[in-house]
Amino acid sequence: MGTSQKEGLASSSDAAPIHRFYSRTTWIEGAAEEQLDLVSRLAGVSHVAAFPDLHPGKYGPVGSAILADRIYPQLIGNDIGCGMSLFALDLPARKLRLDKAAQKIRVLEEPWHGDPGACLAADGLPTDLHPVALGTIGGGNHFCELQELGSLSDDCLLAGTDIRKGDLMLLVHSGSRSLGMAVFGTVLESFSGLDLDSTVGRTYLAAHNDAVRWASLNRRLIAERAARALRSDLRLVADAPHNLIEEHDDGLLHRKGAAKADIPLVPLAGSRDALSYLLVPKADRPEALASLAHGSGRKYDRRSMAGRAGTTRSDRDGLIRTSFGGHVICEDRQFLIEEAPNAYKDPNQVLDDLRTSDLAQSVATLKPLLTFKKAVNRELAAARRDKHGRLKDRRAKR
DNA sequence: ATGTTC
Repeated sequence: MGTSQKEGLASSSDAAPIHRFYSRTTWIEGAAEEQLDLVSRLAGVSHVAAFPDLHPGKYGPVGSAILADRIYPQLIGNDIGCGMSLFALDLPARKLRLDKAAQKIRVLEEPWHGDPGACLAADGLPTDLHPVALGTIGGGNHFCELQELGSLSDDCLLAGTDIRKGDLMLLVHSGSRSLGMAVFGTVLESFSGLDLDSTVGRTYLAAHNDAVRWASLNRRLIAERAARALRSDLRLVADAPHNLIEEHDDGLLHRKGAAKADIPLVPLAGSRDALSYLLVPKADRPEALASLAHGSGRKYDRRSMAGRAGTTRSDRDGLIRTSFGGHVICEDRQFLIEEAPNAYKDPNQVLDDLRTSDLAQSVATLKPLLTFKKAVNRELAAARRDKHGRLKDRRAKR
């Protein structure tokens, strides 16, 4: 927990109710519970929902939804609009050559060469809104994953959709890149919250809303780039942001790593070596604040992963393969280790908690075939070579 | 999370 939050956040004596949608045996870090208690005491907070993927964040617990009478930008942080978008490909799994697809999807390592102005305008955004990063995935836990849809025992729910067992899907996890960071940078010290009726509050929320739409467009462009490389059409199945503020009748709803669930279908991402799930949220659970878990949730923070994954050569080699016979494309070894599957909780426990809490039904499994995370930035690599006359060896720094 | 960490 940052000291800045303890010092800077206004707190009231009476805490808002916290609804926890996980069992007593679910693994939740103590620091996350402390953050949950802290946000429940923030001035103007009326309700908090906590999901089984809960884990500590920089300013607040990731995996929570918070209803307040004012705007708390630091609860959302820099990746405004980050989320998961799921697309169905018009390409049957039986026609897929995984090794060839792995080469084709590398188109995502290049900058996007489309027409940003036209895409931004078509989505009602200013044509000059941060075009430079559009169509790119970014780093950290962001990815573009090719998956095969599998059915569950209850086929009735799938029958209500236009997706079927064996369909190839693209799940894109990305956000607003450096745009959201710039927007957050304008209100960094707003620890006591912003009034919606103030100029700074309105200005922030307008810029935030643009970043949310920019992030959604970004995920679609990433999927379109991948689909084009695979010579396939695609259609949107779900667009589920999990890091944003929404104006609701009863207040400002902050989702911090909690998926927007007032939509028909919500993807629940597993780690790259676990199944993801497609969920149908239950509509009649107001205490869940129209939200759901957004994934497995981290078990270990990034810094502590150095000794937990990639310590031996065979372990490192294993990081680019999955137990489903799939591949991981990520040339940044740091990311491979920080985002190793064992950095995450068991998505099946998260799913169990959501079902036990009666928040959602699962309608399909999503098996990872190809996970594109990040390729080496060639320009940056070249710059480093020029400066040092050789490639930096990260190991030498330790 | 981030044209990051010279």
